[in-house]
Amino acid sequence: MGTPEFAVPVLEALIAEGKRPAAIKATTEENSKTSSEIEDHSAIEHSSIDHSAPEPVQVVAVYTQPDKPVGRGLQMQFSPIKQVALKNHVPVFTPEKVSAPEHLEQLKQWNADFFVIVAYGQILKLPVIQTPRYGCINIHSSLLPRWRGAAPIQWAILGGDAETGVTTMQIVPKLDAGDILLQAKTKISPTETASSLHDRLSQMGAELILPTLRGVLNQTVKPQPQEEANVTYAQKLTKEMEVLDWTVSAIEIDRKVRALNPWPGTSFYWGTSQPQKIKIKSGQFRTEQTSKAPGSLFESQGRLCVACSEGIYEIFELQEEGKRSIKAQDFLNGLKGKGIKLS
RNA sequence: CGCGGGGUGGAGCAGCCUGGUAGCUCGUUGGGCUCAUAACCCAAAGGUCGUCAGUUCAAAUCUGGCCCCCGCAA
Repeated sequence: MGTPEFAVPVLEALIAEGKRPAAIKATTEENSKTSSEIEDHSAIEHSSIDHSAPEPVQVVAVYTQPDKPVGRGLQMQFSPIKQVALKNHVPVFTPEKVSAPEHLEQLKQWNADFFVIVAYGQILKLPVIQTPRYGCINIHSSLLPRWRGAAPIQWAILGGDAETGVTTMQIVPKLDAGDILLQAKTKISPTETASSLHDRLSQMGAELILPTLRGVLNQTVKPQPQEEANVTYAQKLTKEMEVLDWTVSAIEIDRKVRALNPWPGTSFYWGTSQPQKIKIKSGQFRTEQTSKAPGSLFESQGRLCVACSEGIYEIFELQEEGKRSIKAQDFLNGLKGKGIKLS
């Protein structure tokens, strides 16, 4: 996913844990994905196994995607994970392909107990997966086996799921197919957006990582194979999905607006001579019916509405290209000012 | 030097090309109508037209610099 921000809470949680006074010889390495892959090297020497107190955790290194030009002006920018790592003085590595043979030796040198991978943006090959003593742990933002793949948060909303969550699992060569370690659930509210859900799941993932690592070490967490029969895939989102097709129900439109927020967003073209793209920032579906053709923009009691094949969709906030986001009421005022009437 | 749109009373916009009275839809305030109202009618207040400089008899409008906001793209 393009949101390395997702991995930040996890890295911060691991680093914070490492600062607790207890520890001594541990090393954790974190490795992030475009962000983060975290290798947790909580060094347990065999002798210390019996200590009931949590083993120290130390992040020994962070791997993240190479710096890329971003934003207006295409300025080079560090990934969020790299910024956090630098701030905490953790060594950062940004290989183009971490699975390339030349990096393997270095990965082994960390002598890590775990590699923790969170939305790294690179697929790990077997030799890398086998490097850490206790394996590679991944945090996936859905309740596996549902929504394996690149955009699980968005697809949970698109699919109309009542709940979703985060899953920690062991990494295997096949994408998101490893054994499940721990899961945490959360409900998806009717007004949930991918943005709000992303932030919540990110936090939940951070809370789940330490119990997972300790559980594996203590063998109190047993890996559970995924039920293949229930597997679904969350296809990567594309910007082509942004343009709305109004010949579906208002409920589906509503899900799409919430799921594709903030990226790629949802929009439609409107205007007589020169149609311009209008992005819908928020709205809500209404069950009332209308005889207007799907896609018709109209005003009803001061509300900005669009007819769908079933029901109507009311727009609360929208944004025209090159302009800032405005409320539907302001948009209507502007139209009246220009003498434009909506049928 | 990646491409592009924009900054006009409190909000959203028009006006700019073809310089010459500050406009529209709302909001606000006061009054009227009404059993009543977010509805309707009347009236009023409120703007250094982002900023600095230039051209001009005259600049929101033309020219150049700067600041800020946003879309694309990543």
